[in-house]
Amino acid sequence: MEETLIPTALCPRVEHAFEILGKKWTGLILRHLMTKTCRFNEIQDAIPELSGRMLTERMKELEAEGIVIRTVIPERPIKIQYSLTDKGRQLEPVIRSIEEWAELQD
Amino acid sequence: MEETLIPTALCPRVEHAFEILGKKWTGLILRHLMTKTCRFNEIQDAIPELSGRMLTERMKELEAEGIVIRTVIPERPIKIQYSLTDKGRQLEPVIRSIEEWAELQD
DNA sequence: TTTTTTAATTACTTTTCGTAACCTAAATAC
DNA sequence: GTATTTAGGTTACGAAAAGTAATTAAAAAA
Repeated sequence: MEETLIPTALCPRVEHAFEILGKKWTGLILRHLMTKTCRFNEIQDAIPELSGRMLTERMKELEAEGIVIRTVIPERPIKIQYSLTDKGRQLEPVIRSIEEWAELQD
Repeated sequence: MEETLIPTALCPRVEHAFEILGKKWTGLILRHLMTKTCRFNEIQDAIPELSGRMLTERMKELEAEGIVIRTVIPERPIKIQYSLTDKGRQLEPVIRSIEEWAELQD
């Protein structure tokens, strides 16, 4: 039997996208960053169940993916600003559509 | 200081949506089910790195969420059909937007 | 001098995930 | 008539990811 059409063929880019968004907290972090540039503690306050350890780890990943930019503010104590890159801002339809789906339920 | 506007207030429905989609494999499984009703092994063949153990677990979760329906086909050996509910089909914009974002990259 | 602040890191525990073996019950092969 | 294959699981076990809590830096404030 010949396979002529593979509707959901495994494209590496698509797989990778689902990998990023398939990690715990990533979606909620990005959702918060959609509204504004945030400091580390602002994100934590917005998502109380997210631990500092996990936030550090996710932000490192998102920075490495080119989705967020990390800026050190040279005050004492030091502060960090996280903001979305263009690539990150392009995720807005994803975040929006998840929110819209969520609002439909029940 | 008074907080008058909470742009990304933690709504339980939205949190829950991100929880479902923030699990490994869920996105790719749903993506495949968007194209057609599938048997267990069809999904596994489509996503080779996904183990049977994980597929069973995810499908149970998605069924419990009311996102997919599991139908037993009484042949021997027994076959199972998985298809999306309305709630599941409403996730199409989410899956589409992730795919579209992925295609933009690099 | 002690406490506070911000953004991490480290050690340790609990969940989740991956791998491989096994199960059922009928159909087919040898 | 024993052995193998099939579909869709389950189970046991080890590895990886995530949660919890204590600790760090360096300077400012109490």
